Amino acid sequence: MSAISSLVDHEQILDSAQACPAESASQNLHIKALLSKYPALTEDADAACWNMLNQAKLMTVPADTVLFHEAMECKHLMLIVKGQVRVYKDSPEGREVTLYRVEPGQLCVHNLNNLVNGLAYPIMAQTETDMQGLVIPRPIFHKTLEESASFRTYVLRTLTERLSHMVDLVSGFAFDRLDLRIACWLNHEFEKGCGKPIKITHSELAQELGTTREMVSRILKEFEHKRCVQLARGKIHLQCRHTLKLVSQGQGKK
Amino acid sequence: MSAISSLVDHEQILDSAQACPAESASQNLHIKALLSKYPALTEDADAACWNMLNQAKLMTVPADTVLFHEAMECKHLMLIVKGQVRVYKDSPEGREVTLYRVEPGQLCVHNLNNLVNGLAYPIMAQTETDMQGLVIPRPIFHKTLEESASFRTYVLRTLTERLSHMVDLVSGFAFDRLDLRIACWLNHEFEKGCGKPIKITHSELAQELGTTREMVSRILKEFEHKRCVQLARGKIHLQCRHTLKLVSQGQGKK
DNA sequence: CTTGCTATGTAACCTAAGTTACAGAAATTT
DNA sequence: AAATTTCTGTAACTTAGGTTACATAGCAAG
Repeated sequence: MSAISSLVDHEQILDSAQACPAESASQNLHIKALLSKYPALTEDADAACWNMLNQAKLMTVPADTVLFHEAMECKHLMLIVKGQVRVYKDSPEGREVTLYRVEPGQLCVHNLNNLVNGLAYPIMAQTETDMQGLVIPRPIFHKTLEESASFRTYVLRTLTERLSHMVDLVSGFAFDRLDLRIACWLNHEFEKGCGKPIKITHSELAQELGTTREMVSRILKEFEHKRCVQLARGKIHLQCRHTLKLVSQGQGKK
Repeated sequence: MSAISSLVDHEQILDSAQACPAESASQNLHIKALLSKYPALTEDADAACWNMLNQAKLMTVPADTVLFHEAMECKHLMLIVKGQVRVYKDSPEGREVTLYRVEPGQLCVHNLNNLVNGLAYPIMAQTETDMQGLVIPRPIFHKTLEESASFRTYVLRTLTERLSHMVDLVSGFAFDRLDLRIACWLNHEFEKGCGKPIKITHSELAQELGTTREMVSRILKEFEHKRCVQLARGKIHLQCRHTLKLVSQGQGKK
């Protein structure tokens, strides 16, 4: 079991949040700074959208907090300003798969699902780092959806993008061998971090991809033998980008 | 390979469609009849939504027509009136998984993705039966999204529902054994058809679930031995609902 | 009735993935 | 420094799923 602190009640979080009351237009600058990672949202934002953002409350959540879980209803939409949230599904046998990560510039679409359809969905979300987010109460969310074209576009885009991402996940599970999936994941991470070593343990990577620690250890060792990566405790170093790419494309199958 | 007729160009389809020009308010009745399976769309439809529906063209597509495919852009939204469309993903090795089916009352969310984000997504869609649909050109779709609250709600709902469905798919692949997935699928189909025999071949069922014909044959035979079902050429008969349910819940594992 | 096509059955085999069960290394705490 | 916890490595084994390779059955057209 990974380190999980206590489940936090949303209301409590809100009460203890550093409230930013809705105020003048100069407020926009402050909010805009917070949302610097949300160009898709703020760049063409109309008045209704700014109105919503100005009513949002900034809140801080420590790392490893469970934000919502199986069958929990959410009362707010959250725009993440700093930090990241992992959204995952767990199995009765104690395994996990990461569905996606919510980072600054994105919103949790299952949170959305909840707000739009009113039904809770058995899925988990947990902060991986200390997190700051802007909390938008449900009624304001709905009102803004009515009034703001720019917010609507943003929401629709996000939803459809996640959907495409989900299809990729499905097709990975259905068609790709585990070593390919791991190689792709590594590739992607190294790309994102410009080749910086990835900080992750084997069992975390297993939870990421819905498999077991032993499988990950085994396959990573293979990769090390092929000289794509170099392993260290809690870290994976990139050795040869090219070889890794080949492996992730199914070349050099064995 | 299943029977696939030729790929049809959308423009051509439209030209040969039985056009229903936008007209008076009496037209509403006609459209409403066509959309009887879309209560979520028509019940609370506002004027802007009706306006869109009245501009839609009714079109007919024969069975086994490829509606869109890898990297094809779509220029219209389609509301299905009669028949069904299978949306699936295929692998380089020639396997397939069904992602979902679009039936009357629903719309193809990948079609949506395309319309909203403007980018094509590598996915396939094909009519399984003769189909009738209302075609809404892209500009009208966007305009209505702006103007009609009821249409927006409908679109958002559909999207988030599909998303939940995708999570179920992922979690099935990640955690459930093939026999469970088959049992669940059968269960669901029998439920839908009130116990009527399911018309499907083993290799179609394999394409449904992203596996191979031999696996399906093997597992269905097991089920027959357990007396949940009875097999016939191209058909699966329900024998004991209770036993099937047990199997689909992972009871009677072996 | 024969030919041919499609669907199913099945055995033998192979391979990917998961499991069990440790051992030992690296970090962290006491 | 010793003790403890957290990671990693790995071998042996099991099982699920996929593959190959046929055999046979049902159906349909000529």
